[in-house]
Amino acid sequence: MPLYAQLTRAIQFAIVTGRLQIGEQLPTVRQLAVELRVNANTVAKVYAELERSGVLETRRGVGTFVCARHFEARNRQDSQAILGDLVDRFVEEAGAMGFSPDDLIAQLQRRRKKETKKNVQ
Amino acid sequence: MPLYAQLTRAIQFAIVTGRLQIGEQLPTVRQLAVELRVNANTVAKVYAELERSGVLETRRGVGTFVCARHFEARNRQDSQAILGDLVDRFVEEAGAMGFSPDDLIAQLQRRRKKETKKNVQ
DNA sequence: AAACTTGTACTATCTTCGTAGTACAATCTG
DNA sequence: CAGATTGTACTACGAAGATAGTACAAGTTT
Repeated sequence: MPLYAQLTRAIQFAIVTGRLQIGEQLPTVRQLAVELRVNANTVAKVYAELERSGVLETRRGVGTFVCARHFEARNRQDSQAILGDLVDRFVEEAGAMGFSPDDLIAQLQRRRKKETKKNVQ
Repeated sequence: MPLYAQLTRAIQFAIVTGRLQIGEQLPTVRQLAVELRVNANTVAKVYAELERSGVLETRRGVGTFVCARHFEARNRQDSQAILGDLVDRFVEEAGAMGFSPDDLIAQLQRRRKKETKKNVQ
C-alpha cells in the first residue's frame, strides 16, 4: 500500500478513535515528512486531500488542524448516502465471491459477539 | 478499472447469478477478445487467473469451462475464513470513514428490507 | 500425419502512479 | 518591513501495471 494511502488512513483512524482531538494541530508538513522519512510533498498531498474531504483545515503560516466539524457537519442525509454507497460496494464485491448480503450480516454479528465477549472479560 | 478486472468480475458475477451454468463452455479466448475489442492475452490472463482460483477449468484444444465444483468444493472452513477476512477489511475501511460495524449491519438490513419489498411487488 | 483449434509464453510499448527535488507563495511574528 | 514558518505548484524521475503483437505448444479432428 502506497505511503500516502497509509498516512491518510492513519490520520482518519486517529481522528475517529479520538487520538487526534477536534481542533488539535497536526505536525507540520516538514516535521512529519522528516519523522516518516518521506518527502514533504507526500504529506502535503495527504493533508490537502483530507482538507478537500473536510477532515482537516489548513491555515498558511500557522499549521494544519483537525476540522472542528466534519463528522458532525456530515448531516444525517449525507451520512446515509455515504454509508449506502459503501455498503453497496461491499455487497457487490462479496457477491462476486459468492457471498450474499445475509452472509455479511451473519459474519458481522459473529464479530460483534466476539468483541463484546472480549470486552467483558 | 482495468479491463482484466472488469472481465474477471463480470465472469464471477455471471457464475454466481447462474447466468453461466456449471460445466458450461465460455467463449474462446480469441472470440471474446474480438467481441470485447481487446487483446487475446487479456482474456487469457483472466481465464488463467480464474482457473488458479478454481473457478474455471481449461482444456487445450477444447475450450474453457465453468468448473464443476468451486463454491461447492470450498468447504465450510474455507468459506468462513474467506468471509471473515473480507468482512474484516470492510470493517476497517468503514471505520476509517467513521462508521461502526453496527452501522454496516443496520444498512445491510435496510437494504434487505428494500429488496424483499421489491420482490413482493 | 496434416490441418485446425485451443490456450500460453515471451516481449515490447505505452501509460499511469507514486515519490522526490526544487522553487515559490502566503501568513505570522518580532 | 525582515525574517521565519507554514503550506503549495511544478517538474522530473523511477517503477510498476496494463495491454498488445508475435510466435509457440498442446490437444482435437479428419
